[in-house]
Amino acid sequence: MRKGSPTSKTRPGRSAKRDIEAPDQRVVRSRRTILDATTQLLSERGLSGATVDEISRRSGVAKTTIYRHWPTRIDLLRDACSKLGTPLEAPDAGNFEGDAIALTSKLARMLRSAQWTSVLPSIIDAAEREPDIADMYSRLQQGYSAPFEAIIRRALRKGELPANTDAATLIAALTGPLFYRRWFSREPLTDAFAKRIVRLAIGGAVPRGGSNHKPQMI
Amino acid sequence: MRKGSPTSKTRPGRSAKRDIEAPDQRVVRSRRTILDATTQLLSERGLSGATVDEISRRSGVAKTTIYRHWPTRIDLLRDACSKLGTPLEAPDAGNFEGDAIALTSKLARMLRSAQWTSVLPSIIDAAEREPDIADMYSRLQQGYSAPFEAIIRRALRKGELPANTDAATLIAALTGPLFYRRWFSREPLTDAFAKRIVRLAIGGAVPRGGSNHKPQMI
DNA sequence: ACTTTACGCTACGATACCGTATCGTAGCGT
DNA sequence: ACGCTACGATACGGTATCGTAGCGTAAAGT
Repeated sequence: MRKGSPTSKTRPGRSAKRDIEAPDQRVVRSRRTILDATTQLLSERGLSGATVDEISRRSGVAKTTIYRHWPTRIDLLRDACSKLGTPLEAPDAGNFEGDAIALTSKLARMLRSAQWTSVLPSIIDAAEREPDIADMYSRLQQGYSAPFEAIIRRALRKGELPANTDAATLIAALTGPLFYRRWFSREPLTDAFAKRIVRLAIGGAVPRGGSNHKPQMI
Repeated sequence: MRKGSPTSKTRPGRSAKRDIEAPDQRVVRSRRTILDATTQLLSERGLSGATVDEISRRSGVAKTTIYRHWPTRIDLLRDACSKLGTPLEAPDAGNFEGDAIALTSKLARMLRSAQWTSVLPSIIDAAEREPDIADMYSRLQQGYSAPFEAIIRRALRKGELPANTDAATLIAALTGPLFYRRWFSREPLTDAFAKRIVRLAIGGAVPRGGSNHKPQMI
């Protein structure tokens, strides 16, 4: 009952430093295949739908092999989730509005067409109750808010934004409506919408002098 | 195997119109108890955690009785979810900014302290894949965006907003950041934050004349 | 009082899923 | 060529959950 158990307790790829320099091809292939099938299944059915048996079926990798690589289903899912998506790069359009439009458009495109985003509600639901999922998610989220922080910091340096601007609030104003649109209001998430949001957050919809003035186009 | 099955096929409260005028007290008590336990459990554990056995345990109502009232677990959950929360009322502060601040503050308070809101990610996750859950949710969502539509329409009538304002976009700009803050960035959702969002959406953070001007306080 | 209706309880059958045991086989390094 | 390591297949044990059957009992309605 200890470590000598033949099946699951001897984990592959854990013998010498050779495993790092010239890893066993069988191991890397198994891990990659399993992780690919897992992320695909996650996208289709969410966390609760990502079953070890189903992952085994799709990947063609035996269930026992899966458990040789990850001690538990949750560990596999955490691992797969932490590798989700590709980070956004901070654009440089020359001014803040251009940067913001470019970045929110990219985010909008990602939210509406990258399949993996459909697992997010499931993760967020789990994060509501399980702290380690919350940790994993916050690192993920960090990655997607970082470029926004970057363009805001640059705009602050250049004086394009008031010095007392709260970055977190501005990020929420820029990106929040996109997430909202995708999942809460479930309306079409177009580039035009993203642009309108940026204009609203930056410029405002109301003429500066108050009411009853000629409205400015947005 | 037909309708004559003694247990679950004879649904309580379905005999005469007497059931509507003077309903059997046992029936109303059971339904209420079950629904209460269900919503409480939903808040704590989400859709997948709301188990019929656990609902039975908490409510003290026998599992068979539950199935006498709802043909299936999903029907019970849909029913409970569709009754979630209490609608927001549209305020009347005299001007749009006041209305918007009052309403977003109310929404922020709800999102951070009403227990039932913690079931939303779970619902949204299910809505991603199951159309009937999506329908149920959209009716729910409708209820919470309606007062925003009301104050926007009023502001449009009074000329406080440009005539070409897109209500859906403005609603997204006002409420999206709150939802975002609650679930996606997981930062504190204060009234002050709500107020800053309203100021951003309405007034804008950037001085009208462009960059390098004296920033206006927000 | 008598009937109808609703409820409680226990016990099931049927799945689905997790994680492990066991044994045989194939690939990899040396 | 030989041993070590990883993989595949099958079969389990254990648990959770859905939904139903079959009873007896209590509370309404008349």
